[in-house]
Amino acid sequence: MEYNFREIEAKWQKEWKERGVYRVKTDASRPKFYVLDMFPYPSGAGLHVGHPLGYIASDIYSRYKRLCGYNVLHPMGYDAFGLPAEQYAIQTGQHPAVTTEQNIARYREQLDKIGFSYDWEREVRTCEPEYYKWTQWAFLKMFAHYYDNGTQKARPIEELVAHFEAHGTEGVDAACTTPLTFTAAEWAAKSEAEKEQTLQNYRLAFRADTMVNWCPKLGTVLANDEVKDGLSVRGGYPVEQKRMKQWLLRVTAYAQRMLDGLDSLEWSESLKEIQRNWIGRSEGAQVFFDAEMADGSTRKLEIFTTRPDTIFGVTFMVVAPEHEWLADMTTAEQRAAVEEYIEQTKKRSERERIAETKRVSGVFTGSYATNPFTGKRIPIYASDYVLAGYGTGAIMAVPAHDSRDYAFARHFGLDIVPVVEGGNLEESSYDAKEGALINSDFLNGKDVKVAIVEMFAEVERRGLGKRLVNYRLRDAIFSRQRYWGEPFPIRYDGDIARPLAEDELPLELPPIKNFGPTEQGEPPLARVEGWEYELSTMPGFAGSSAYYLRYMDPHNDSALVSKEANEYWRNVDLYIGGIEHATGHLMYSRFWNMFLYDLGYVCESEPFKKLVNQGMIQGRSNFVYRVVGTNQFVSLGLRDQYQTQEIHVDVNIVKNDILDLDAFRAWRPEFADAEFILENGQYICGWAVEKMSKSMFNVVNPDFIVEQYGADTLRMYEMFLGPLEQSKPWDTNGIDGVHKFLKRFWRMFHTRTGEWALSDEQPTDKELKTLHKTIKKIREDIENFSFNTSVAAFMICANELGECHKRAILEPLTILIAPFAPHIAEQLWEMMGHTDSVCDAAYPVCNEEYLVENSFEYPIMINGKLRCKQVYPLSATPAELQADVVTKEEVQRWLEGATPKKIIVVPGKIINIVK
RNA sequence: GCGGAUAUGGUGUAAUUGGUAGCCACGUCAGACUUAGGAUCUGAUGCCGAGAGGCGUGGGGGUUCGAGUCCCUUUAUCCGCACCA
Repeated sequence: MEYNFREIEAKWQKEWKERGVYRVKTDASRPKFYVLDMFPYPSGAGLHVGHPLGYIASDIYSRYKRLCGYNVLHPMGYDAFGLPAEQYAIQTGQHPAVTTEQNIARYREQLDKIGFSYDWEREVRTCEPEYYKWTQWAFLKMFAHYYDNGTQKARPIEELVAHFEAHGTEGVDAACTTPLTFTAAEWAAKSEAEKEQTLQNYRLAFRADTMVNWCPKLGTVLANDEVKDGLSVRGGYPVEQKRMKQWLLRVTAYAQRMLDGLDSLEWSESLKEIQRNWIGRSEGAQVFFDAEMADGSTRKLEIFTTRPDTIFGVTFMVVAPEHEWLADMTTAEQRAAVEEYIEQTKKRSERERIAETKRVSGVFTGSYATNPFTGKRIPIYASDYVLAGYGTGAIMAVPAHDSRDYAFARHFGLDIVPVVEGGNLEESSYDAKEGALINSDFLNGKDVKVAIVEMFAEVERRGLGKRLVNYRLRDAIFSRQRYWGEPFPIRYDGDIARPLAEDELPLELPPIKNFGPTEQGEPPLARVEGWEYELSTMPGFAGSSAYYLRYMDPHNDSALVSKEANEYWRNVDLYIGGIEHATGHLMYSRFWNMFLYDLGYVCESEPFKKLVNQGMIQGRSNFVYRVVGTNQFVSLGLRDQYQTQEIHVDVNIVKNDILDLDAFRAWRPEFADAEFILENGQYICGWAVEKMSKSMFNVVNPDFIVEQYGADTLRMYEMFLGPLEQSKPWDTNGIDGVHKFLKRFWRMFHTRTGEWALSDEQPTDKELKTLHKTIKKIREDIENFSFNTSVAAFMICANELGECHKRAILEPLTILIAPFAPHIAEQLWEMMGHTDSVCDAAYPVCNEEYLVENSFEYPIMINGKLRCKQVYPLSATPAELQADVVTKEEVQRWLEGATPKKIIVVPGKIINIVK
């Protein structure tokens, strides 16, 4: 019988579904293992061959773990709220729910063809009310809690209220937007609205008037991770800074815990580094400088610095153009200039500002501050090189030791006073954190590192400020002026936000017909008659922040996840997905999970123990070369002889870079009468690596590969392509090799004439050695996620075994290959007479006995060069062991000792004995 | 500018972690079988050289009996952060 993959795969996909082979239940008798893929956003384009890469890897791993005796949770679902469906709706009037449903159906169909072992009964969709009820629920919990810095934990807001009632802000150490001070009496005197306003300063989900990233084209605000280089990540539209009242999540409260937690995670160093960078912890000091205002009064201007040791070198100060006190600091003479500067910086988009970072600009306010250590009067400038959003929006400038301050001082002719020895101040500042202090009174002669520590103490002693840790991380803007997202369970009483009660959830998204913003620029929900709730909806990351918890207990309507389910499945053991979520989803879900952990709803503080980032699959485009002005196409090798135009050609009508001429003529009407200039009777196409996209005609659909070669071939080939974590272009050339292997594997169970042939004959030592070597290798490779070498190991194994029809070899081999090629394995398993699924077999274990060598390989060094690695029997005499390279006595000695595995010798001496 | 990663045949890659570089495939070449096929099988295939031999892991230097692997330096590519005080 031929290897009929179409029949086999259809049969088993149906069988698995009917038998419910992949259904998972909590089972205290077995250890759990949770393998998760980042669930997809079901886009209209469907899956291309790059999407399943990570899914295949996780499927192999979960099947492997299951065969090893674990109870494996391996679910899948859809991140179904999102911008593309909504934009499509605005253009076509098609309701996002409808297109999303269609896209999901298409995704499911594609996924099913690849033979994944998902437990589909646990599927979640973020856009369904039963699911987003729990997104809203978590939001309400965040609204009802604040973060206590002392205990590093979220606490009910009522406790804070009680504290305010008794003691005011005295003794409060809570994460907040701006530090407040009031007494119990002052609290009591506040109106209800004022009290609520005050509490918003502490709630973990809160409303605030802040600078936000506003994208006019998308008509919505965006979080920091949704903006890159001043453009929206989705769509690439310009983003501007705007002051708006928005919902935010106080993720900054968890900055330190998120930073510390990284150490305990098995994530790649580069990914951890991206998160550390994003959190951006820096240790420094808060210092207050006396600053004169234009009206003659003096205020304490607060700055943040990581280099307090350089205070003696401070010769001016700079505030951001958005600084609160700028107007008060501006003197009458400077008013016009300052206002013009503010106007000028406002006009520049974020993008221009980034592009012009090298250009120095700024303006003198007319006011002065006093350097608390030198006592000198120093001018205060405003410049947009100081960011309003970081630190306090004001800096002390040390031109001698900060390159930006240096450029600024040079431009405006300000003093440059060196306080650390080193560098050449004629050319540039000396920024290094090493050297001896000079011009710095009591710090003179001390090293920078020592001086920093002493200065901290001195600043605190003089009451000028204190040590402080600053984070780059910003609170996450949580509202979007869009329709297709979770509604906020909030109604308004005047300006007071009133949370819905838990039993009012879910607050369902009402159906609408027009998805654009209203004429007044309000979000689409403003069109809904009688909608008394918040008009914005939640952002994409809301629904994806806790989905891994929901899979544990997906149909529970009384809790996000039951305690029992959570305590059994705990957290994700292996998470596979793209690196693009490093600062978005992977930050938010850690925050979300830590919050739920504080409240006792989940038992692990980190959601994802081990994380593997699969590489991106790029496209491999093919080109044809049209001779200019004709409809003649010249093959790659001959195109230099003509003037040609390069044209993308659909990669699906090209095989191994050879163009299918008839398919090309049929591809588009203008090529119907194309003529070809061939080389060796073939038309060879050019190629290039580009992004996989429709416009490049390089999208390869997995369905197409499955149809031609089968799912098992696709699975193994995707793994064979190269290391999982590496980005690589998809190249269908080469898939034949894997397909051939599977056909060969099939033939190992059959005679040459195609009869089923399985013998009970005893395997030879050599065959056993091959088998156990392969078992060992495959197990190691799977554990190391080195799936490309494991596919190679199967091929080597097949090459070595040749026509081996022995059950004792082939049966374990079938289980061994089952995670990679489950359909063929299942079919052969059945043909071998088993009635159970190969998914429930026990994964073979390597018996090292079969690997023990009865001879050893001795690398021998001759004349300083490793010449050969010969195999000698253990019984070899020293004379036989090339006595000329080592002394006979030495050889004798190591043969008498413990049996060596490897002996490395150079003329006259043994340099290493591996035992 | 700072941080991280990568660099090996015509191509994708491998290398017991410091021990014969190029496993396994693709491609190419040759052959077998075949009423010719994009099927199957066998062999060859890093480069130079007729050969013996020489040269080879981006470049240069170093440590070592021995380096793709370790150290220094340099180049290129990719990624992350970026007036972060």
